[in-house]
Amino acid sequence: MKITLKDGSTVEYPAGTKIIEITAGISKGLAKNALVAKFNGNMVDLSVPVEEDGTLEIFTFADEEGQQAFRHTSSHILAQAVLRLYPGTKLGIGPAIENGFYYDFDSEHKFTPADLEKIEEEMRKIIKEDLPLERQTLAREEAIEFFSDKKEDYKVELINDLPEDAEISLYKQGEFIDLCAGPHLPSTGKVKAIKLLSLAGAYWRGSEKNKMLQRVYGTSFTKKSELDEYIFRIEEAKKRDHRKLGQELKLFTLLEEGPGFPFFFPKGMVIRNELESYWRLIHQQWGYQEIKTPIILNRQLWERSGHWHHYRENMYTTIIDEEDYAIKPMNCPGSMLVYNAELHSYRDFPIRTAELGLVHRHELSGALHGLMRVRSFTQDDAHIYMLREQMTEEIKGVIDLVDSVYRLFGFEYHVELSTKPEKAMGSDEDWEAATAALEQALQEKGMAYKINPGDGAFYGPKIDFHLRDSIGRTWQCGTIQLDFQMPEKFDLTFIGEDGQKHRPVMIHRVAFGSIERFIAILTEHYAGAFPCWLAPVQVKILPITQRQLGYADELARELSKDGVRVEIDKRSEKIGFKIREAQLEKIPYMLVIGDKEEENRNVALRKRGEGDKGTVDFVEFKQELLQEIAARA
RNA sequence: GCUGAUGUGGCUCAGUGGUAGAGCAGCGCAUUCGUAAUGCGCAGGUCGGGGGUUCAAAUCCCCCCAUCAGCUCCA
Repeated sequence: MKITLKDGSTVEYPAGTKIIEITAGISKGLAKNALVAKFNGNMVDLSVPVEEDGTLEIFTFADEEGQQAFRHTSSHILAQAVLRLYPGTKLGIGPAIENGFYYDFDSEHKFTPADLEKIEEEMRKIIKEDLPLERQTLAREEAIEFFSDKKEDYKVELINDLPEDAEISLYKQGEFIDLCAGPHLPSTGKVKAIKLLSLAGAYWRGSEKNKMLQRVYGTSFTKKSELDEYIFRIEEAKKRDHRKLGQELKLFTLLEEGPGFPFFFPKGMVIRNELESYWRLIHQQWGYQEIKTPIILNRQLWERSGHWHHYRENMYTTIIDEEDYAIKPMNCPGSMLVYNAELHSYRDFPIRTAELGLVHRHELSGALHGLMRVRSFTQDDAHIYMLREQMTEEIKGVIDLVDSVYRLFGFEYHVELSTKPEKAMGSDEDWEAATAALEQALQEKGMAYKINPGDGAFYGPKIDFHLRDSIGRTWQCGTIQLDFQMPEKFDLTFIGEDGQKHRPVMIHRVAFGSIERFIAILTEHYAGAFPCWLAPVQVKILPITQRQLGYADELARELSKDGVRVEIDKRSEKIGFKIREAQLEKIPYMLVIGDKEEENRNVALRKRGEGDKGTVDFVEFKQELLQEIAARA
């Protein structure tokens, strides 16, 4: 029997040799670290005997596949511990997730944080028992009978939903048996460091129509040091939380008086305004025209656009002079009214109208999250009206614009293509044409993308840009939506070459997504240490004694004259204290001035992240600073 | 919206049935100081809101609101 390894080499073994034995033949170290394997494309346990020629790949904790199995086995240990401590608990599902695992339980007992410690202790016992995991397969009927006997209703439901031809496998470790496709680690003893992290409710199968189960989250590693490092990273990430930094740096606040409706402080407004002027600059460069449309528009408009029917539960409404009005949840209808306010020629196309539009959407109270999920936010919206032939070019243009924005901030992102949802307007042909245009643009750009079937907007398919933030969460920011429906609904026309009226198509798109969310992401991305061009205060002047106040004023005037945001700490505090405060405020540059500096007309410079830079010439400093700001470096 | 937890001065938190506390911030006075916290003093809270139990409620019970974690949803 011939086995081909990952590096292309082959080894010979008699049929029936177990993978773990083959692994040991390759390297003792690999056998020790091996967790699961892939044989001829199928993920398998190490204990599986090999009966035929094939390719073999061995995974350790360094591999995605190895971590998956490791966490998956961890979740079985969790379930086993819970069943030992709370007999009668029914099991939901217990998969591995990024950075850990969870298991859902249906139990009379309401788990508390204190219980987590007890469960964790039991889990350690199970690990110490080093129980081997054994796989067995059952016929569908047998499996259903088996889990029915154990009153595991959820497992029975899962089995019933498995496809006809699916092999039904069970994994057994000690007294614990669970329905599971696998693969798993050879034994529970492989899991060295484990920690339960949190407790939460979760609907069975993710549907709010179903019963809410109790979900226990945890993580596990091969070494205690890795676990400690992970916990340290979580703590670090918490320090970057934009809600915490937003308060500490006095950027914004959320008050009970307006849940989900953020208030911006002067320092937060500086960041907003800087982002907006950058936005205006690039939109001018990319050939957009800015407009502004009203926040409240009448019911007929929203009926016409379809929002009144398709988006009703998210809209705030009001009554004016006994007529129904809605506060806009999107900017497109307003934009189309602007389009329709005059006649258009095919020569005008593409027409790119942009709007920083304040929209309101009723989000579920439990979904609100700082500036990331709010009920009122400003979209950096744009609507592009064009000919069908211009679609691909325009989409590519938007992709480039969005890319240049994200690159400026050094963000990683990936794109997803969402297709026709169940609740959709328009013909299948239009949807196909629109989806094809988006795909073509992505392919011509050579971009990798994931497809989200059924996740499009009700009026058209879309490309979404997902940013990766500092904690590794992804946030949808930019989106490009292609729309054949709204131009129809609003009877948008243009005069073609033939002198006849024709129907344009339109693109809806955002780059930042929402200014509010983007500020939140930036705050976490930079951990509050904004690049100089965005920093609310760019320079803080720290006089050592009151004698230098005059010189300080002089320097401040010199800087603010050229648009630099500068503050002077005039308090009669010691210099160490002033530096400490400026440091906590994450101010990019501090100018320390004492008698010496005033006498020589220079400054002692302190740079954020670098500390004391010594004495520098003020004029030179100012020039470099202005350059840095202008470059948005 | 659902499940669970939390809510005490601007901020961080102590206080579990018997007179509301601390540190930081603020204000005043003193200090004029060389690279991450100078000292002293003063003010500041109907304990998220409403109702109830009790001689007495921040503390016990009920309802509501908000926040946090997760689910669902999403820019």
